[in-house]
Amino acid sequence: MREFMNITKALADANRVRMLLALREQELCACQITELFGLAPSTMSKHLSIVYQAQLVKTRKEGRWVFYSLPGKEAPRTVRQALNWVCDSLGEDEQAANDAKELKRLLKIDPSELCRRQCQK
Amino acid sequence: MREFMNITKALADANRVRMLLALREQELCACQITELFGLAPSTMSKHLSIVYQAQLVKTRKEGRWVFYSLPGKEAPRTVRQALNWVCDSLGEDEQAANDAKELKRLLKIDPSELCRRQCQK
DNA sequence: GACATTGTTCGCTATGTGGCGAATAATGCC
DNA sequence: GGCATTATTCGCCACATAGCGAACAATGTC
Repeated sequence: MREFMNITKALADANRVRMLLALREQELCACQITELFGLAPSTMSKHLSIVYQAQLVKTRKEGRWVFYSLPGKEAPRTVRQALNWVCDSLGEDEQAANDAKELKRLLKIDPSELCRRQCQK
Repeated sequence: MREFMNITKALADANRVRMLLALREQELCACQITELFGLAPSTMSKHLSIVYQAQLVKTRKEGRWVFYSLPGKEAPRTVRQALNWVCDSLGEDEQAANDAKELKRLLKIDPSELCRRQCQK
């Protein structure tokens, strides 16, 4: 029950759900996700730790960079079902589509440039 | 997105999830659900309105009594998937099993008796 | 080692949410 | 109509959570 509630609580915030949808196509580093939603890095970091605790994402560290991605077959059944549910329900979502468009733009920019922007604020 | 978030927020509370699981086998009136969880009627009423808004339950009114039950095929796809996910994930849950046992006991009691109890508090 | 870069943790504030009891429907019974 | 019963709404309080900036940790570069 506790693990299940970790998942439902993680999904109970629109920004976190949008994050998961953004990760459908490719892994993203923290600064890319932060830039996509226009929130403070510290805020996004907390969101990421919540979805990570719920096992809805996995991480890969590469030097100073941390990449987040959706888990595959190795994830618990409940987690896989949750992710399928989210993607299935919001596959056509307008907000998600806008995010995808914006993300496409961001992916052309060097991640370091994104970090520099965030540091200036 | 809004409708989807209504569902995830509704599922982000353990009492509400337990409610849904309790409704798997049969419909229940508000006072039975209230008694099952030992919360104040006003509290349970709010929980019920939240899951109702999310379309996770439907209601049937019979005189002064209001019966809650899980929706069937007529429910939106996203709702059906959510309910399947909950039931599938927590089918073996210990808390849910305890609730089911307690519920069995409650079903033998006249609902009016339950209301009387709650009024006394 | 000193510095820059990337992320996270900490401390704080504002808002949201779960809980209760009291008051208010809404229905049925006398 | 008057009263009892069932459920909901309202007003309140306590706690949880999303947000930020500042401080800190961790890694890479010079």
